Amino acid sequence: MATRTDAPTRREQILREAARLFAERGFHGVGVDEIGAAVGISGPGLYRHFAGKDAMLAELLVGISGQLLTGGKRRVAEADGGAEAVLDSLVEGHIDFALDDRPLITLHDRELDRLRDSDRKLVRQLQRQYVELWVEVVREVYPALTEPTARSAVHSVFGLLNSTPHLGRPGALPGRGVTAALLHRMARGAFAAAAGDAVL
Amino acid sequence: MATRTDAPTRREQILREAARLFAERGFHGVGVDEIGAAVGISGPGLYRHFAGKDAMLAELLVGISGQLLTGGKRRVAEADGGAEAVLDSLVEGHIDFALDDRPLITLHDRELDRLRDSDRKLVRQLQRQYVELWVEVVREVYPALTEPTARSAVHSVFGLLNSTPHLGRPGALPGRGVTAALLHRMARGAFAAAAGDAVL
DNA sequence: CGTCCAGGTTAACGACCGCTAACCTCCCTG
DNA sequence: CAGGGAGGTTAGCGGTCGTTAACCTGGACG
Repeated sequence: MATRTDAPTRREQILREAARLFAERGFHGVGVDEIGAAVGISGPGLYRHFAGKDAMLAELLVGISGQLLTGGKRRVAEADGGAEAVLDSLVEGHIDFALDDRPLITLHDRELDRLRDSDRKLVRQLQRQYVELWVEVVREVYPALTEPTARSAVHSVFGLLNSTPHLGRPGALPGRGVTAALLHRMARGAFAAAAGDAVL
Repeated sequence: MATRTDAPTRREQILREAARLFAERGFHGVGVDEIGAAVGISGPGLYRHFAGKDAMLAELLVGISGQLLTGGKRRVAEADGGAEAVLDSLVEGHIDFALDDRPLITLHDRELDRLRDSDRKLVRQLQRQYVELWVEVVREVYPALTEPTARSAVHSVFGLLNSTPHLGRPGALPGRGVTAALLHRMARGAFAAAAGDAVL
C-alpha cells in the first residue's frame, strides 16, 4: 500500500482549510481572504493554485464522492465472508470517513447546489453509484426489502452515520472506538428493523 | 383543538417562502429581492414586516426549535401506556415534522451559525432541552444505556429521521404512510441496537 | 552569471446585496 | 369627507467580495 508520507502540498493545505471554513460558515459565508489567511498567504494568492473559489468547492465535492465510491467498491471486492461481512465493511468504511473527515461530511450534503451544472451532475452521479452499491449489498443481506425501500433505508442510514458533526467536539466523545462501535450497531439495527426483523 | 383555518398572513407567507429558499440555496445564497418576488412584492417591501433578513432566519429557527420542544413535552405529558408508548409518540411527532416541513428540517441544522449570539444561544438551549427530553425517555426504555451513549444515540437517530430531504421529491416516495412507518421501525431498531439488544 | 518561472504581494475594479429614504395609494375611521 | 396609517413602490448609498492587473522575489538551471 502506497501510503503518502510526504508533506502536504500547498494545494492540499488550501483544500483542507477551505473545507473546514466552508463547513463552519457555509460557502458564501467565507471569503477568499479568510481562506488565504488560514494557510498563511493572502487572498488573491490562492489564484496561483485554483481557478477560483468555485473550483475549490468543486474539487472538494468531487474528491469526496470519488473517494467514497472508490473505497466502497474496493471493500465490496475485497471483503470475504459473504454479504454480511461486505455490509459490515461498508459500514465501517463510511464511519471511518464520517469520524475522520467531519468537515467534508458536512459539505457533502450541504453545498452541492453551489456547483456549476457539469460538476454537480458528476458529483450526483458518483453519489448515486455509491448508493446503488449499498442497495445491492443490503438487499443481498435482507432479501425481504424491495428496491425502493432499500434505497430509502440506505439514505436514512447515511443520515444516521453522517450525524457525527452533531456529536460534540472530538474531545467530548466517549472515545473514537466506542463511538464507531455504537454507530455500527445502530446502523445494522436500523437495517434489520427496516427489513422487519424482530428488534426485541 | 383550535386548528387554524384562517388564510395565512403575509408574515407567515414570507416566512414559508424564505424557509424554502434558504433551504434550497443557503442563507447567504438568496437575496431579499428573491424572497420578495416569491410572495409577489419586491425587495424592500419585506422591511414592513421584518427588521431585516437576519430577523427572518432567527424567527424561523427559534420557531422550529420551540415547536419541536413544545410538541415533545406535550407528547410526553399526554402519552399513556408507559415509556415505550412515549418513545413511539416522540418518534412519530418528529417524523411528522420531518416529512411535512422538510425545508425547516434542513435549515435547522444548517444555518444556525448565521444567527446573532443571543438568538443562537436561545435556539441551542431549546435544542438541548429537546434532546434531554428524548434522552430521559430512551433511558427509561433501555436502562442499559449510559447517559452519554443515550445522548449520542439520540443525535444519531435525529440524523436518521432528518434524512427525509434526501429521500427524493415528495412524489417519488412510496407514499407518506409507508415512509413514516419505515422511518419509525428504523429509529426503534437503531435504539434497540444501541442498547445492545439482539437484532437478529 | 543571467534568466525565468513559481508563487507571492498590493491596488483596484465591478458587481452584488442589504438596507434606507422618499414617495405613493388605498382603505378604514371619526 | 378629511386624514392617517398600513403596506407597497423605486432610487440609490455603502460595504463586501470575487477577481484581475501589475509588480516583486528567490531559487533552479543552462
